Amino acid sequence: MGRRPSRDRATIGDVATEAKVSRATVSRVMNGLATVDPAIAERVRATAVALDYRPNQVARSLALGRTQTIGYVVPDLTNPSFHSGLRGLSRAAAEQGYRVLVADSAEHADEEPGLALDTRRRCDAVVLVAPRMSESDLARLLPDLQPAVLLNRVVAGAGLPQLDVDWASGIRDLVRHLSGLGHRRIAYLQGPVASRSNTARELALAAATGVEVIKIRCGAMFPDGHAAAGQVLDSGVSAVIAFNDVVALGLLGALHELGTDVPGALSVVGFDDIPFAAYTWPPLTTAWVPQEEMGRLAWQRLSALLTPGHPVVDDAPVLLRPRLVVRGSTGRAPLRV
Amino acid sequence: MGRRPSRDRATIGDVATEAKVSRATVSRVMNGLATVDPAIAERVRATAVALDYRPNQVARSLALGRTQTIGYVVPDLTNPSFHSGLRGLSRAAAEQGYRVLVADSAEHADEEPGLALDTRRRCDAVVLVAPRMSESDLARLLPDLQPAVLLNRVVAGAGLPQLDVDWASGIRDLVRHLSGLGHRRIAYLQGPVASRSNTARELALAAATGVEVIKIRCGAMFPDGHAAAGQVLDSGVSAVIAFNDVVALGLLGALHELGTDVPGALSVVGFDDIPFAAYTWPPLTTAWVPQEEMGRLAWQRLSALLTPGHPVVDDAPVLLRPRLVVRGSTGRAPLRV
DNA sequence: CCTCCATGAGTAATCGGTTTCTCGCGGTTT
DNA sequence: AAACCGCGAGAAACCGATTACTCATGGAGG
Repeated sequence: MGRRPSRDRATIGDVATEAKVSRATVSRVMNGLATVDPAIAERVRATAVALDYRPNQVARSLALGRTQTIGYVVPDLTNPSFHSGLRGLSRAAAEQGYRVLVADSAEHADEEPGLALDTRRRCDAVVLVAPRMSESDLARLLPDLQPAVLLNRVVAGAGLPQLDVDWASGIRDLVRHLSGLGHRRIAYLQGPVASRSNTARELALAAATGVEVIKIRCGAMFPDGHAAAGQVLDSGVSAVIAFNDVVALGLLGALHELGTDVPGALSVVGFDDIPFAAYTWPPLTTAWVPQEEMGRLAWQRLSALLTPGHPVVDDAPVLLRPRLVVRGSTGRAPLRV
Repeated sequence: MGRRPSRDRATIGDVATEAKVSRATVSRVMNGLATVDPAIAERVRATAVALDYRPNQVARSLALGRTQTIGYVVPDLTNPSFHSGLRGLSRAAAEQGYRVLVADSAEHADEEPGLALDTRRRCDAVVLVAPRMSESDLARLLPDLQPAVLLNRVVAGAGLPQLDVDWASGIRDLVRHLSGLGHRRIAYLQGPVASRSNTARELALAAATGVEVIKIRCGAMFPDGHAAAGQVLDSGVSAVIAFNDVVALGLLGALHELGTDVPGALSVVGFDDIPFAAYTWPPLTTAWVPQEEMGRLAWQRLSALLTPGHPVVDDAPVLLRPRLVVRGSTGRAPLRV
């Protein structure tokens, strides 16, 4: 038998007894079904107020078979690029009475499948952001996770909506911008090797013509960018494409300390356009990624999956195009020879 | 009658039938109760695996009277100072099998009570961050919200744990640092007027001796700080205390554009020590606030409230002391006259 | 005046678990 | 050999809602 968890809240039964009607009627009144005599409905409502009755959501969820909750699984909650997504998702979902349960895998990619499944069991659906999960884990996981939406990653034939950033397009824009400024040798600060989006960036860079790209192992966080400054300078490039804005800012900090002129001696670009990018010095040229929009779109897809006549799943990944944002951290390549 | 929401998952009844035992026994096995014959337990486990059975968390929550979920209610999920708190809370709670449901009021302080209550009904407890909610709304809300923890704010006699930052101490440290550098006239960029923590800062500033403080209406976001640059320069101060780091960074950006030398002509300090603060140029002197720690402590308090013999609530607010972090944005006051 | 039907409200099944209570069984203790 | 005890497992109540059925009531129509 279950025990009362906290102080005794009024249940639907209490209201029914007090108002001298059946629980069914109370339920009907609370849910606004019209088949109740106005006088009785009013009495029930008054009783509910008097007893400070609020329907138990858990019981409701069990009976209805839905929790009105969706999960958001990410590797690290403090990564700024996930915030906007969470905000977009949370606000869009809230408009239809859904809430978001967050799960942070603390960067342990191997625990992510279990975490995602556990999250899914408490929710009606899941938004999964797992840039570093292995292809095989992911393939095994996805069928058990549905309804779900995959974010920032594409898996062929997954049978679920996928929203990804068109990394290649963003990289092309950045390269075109830099090469237009006369840069011919460009360093690329690599993200985590297991990261899908890093792979996508590298592929796009490999396809770039007219510029030579020097890859430098780096990471995804401030200290990674900060630590890479020495290698960047040694490499003799005139411009740097950082894995993301956070890395770019870390690099900028180190370059300032070293007295390197940006963009005079070295141009720097990031990726994401996090809110801070516009307020650094120099302000960061970057590729804006519509993260909040992605959160909203993710909800839109989930919402469709959750409605009764769930239509055919559109397998085709949606690629959102970044937009080049030119600020002060890029300039003409310095003259050489 | 409830209907099956998605594809038919195995229930405890299916497992029981298949393994030829009662549902009670399956439940005991799944929960590791030792009172089951090892052979039977093994058979049940095997059946569970074969049927890919996973206990329905909602049903479990209803029977147990607890959801293993706590709510986190904040005004704006994209505000960086809430991220670390969320992370600390989420990770600490996860260690004990609890999850976090986030609720973002989109800065609508008047809707926060309703939002908080709704969140509470789906959770076992709530962490409330509501810097701008009116005192009366808050007083009305809190009794219905318990168990709960109040973050970043103190209410006398609320009867629940309260964790707040010792804003005054942080401000004193910053003022002492600046006055030690010879600054006598200091501008303070005010936060949102309704914000409790802004009030606390202003009180501390009013009590400061040996320096003159010029208040300038500002806000809590980048653009606010950016827009305040003109007024700051006009005021003729030699140092600025910004409401928080975000405002300070906005200001720094504007000062760069205007060619003001920081810290040569003007020293700038922020508050919070968000991760970016160390990577701006110049790196920002600020008061570090242990947000992640606060998240962890909040969980610790909630955890205590949620355990059966919930001890007496310690009403006394816990004040966490910020720590001065001196970086490059502050320097000796320029000589005048 | 009687039948038919719409309306509104109550009864009870159900969602999928947990847990109390009860009982049968086998081994000890006198 | 009778009484007792402990252990393990099933039966059934319960958590707090929703809703398919059922049924009583009363007005309309024949």
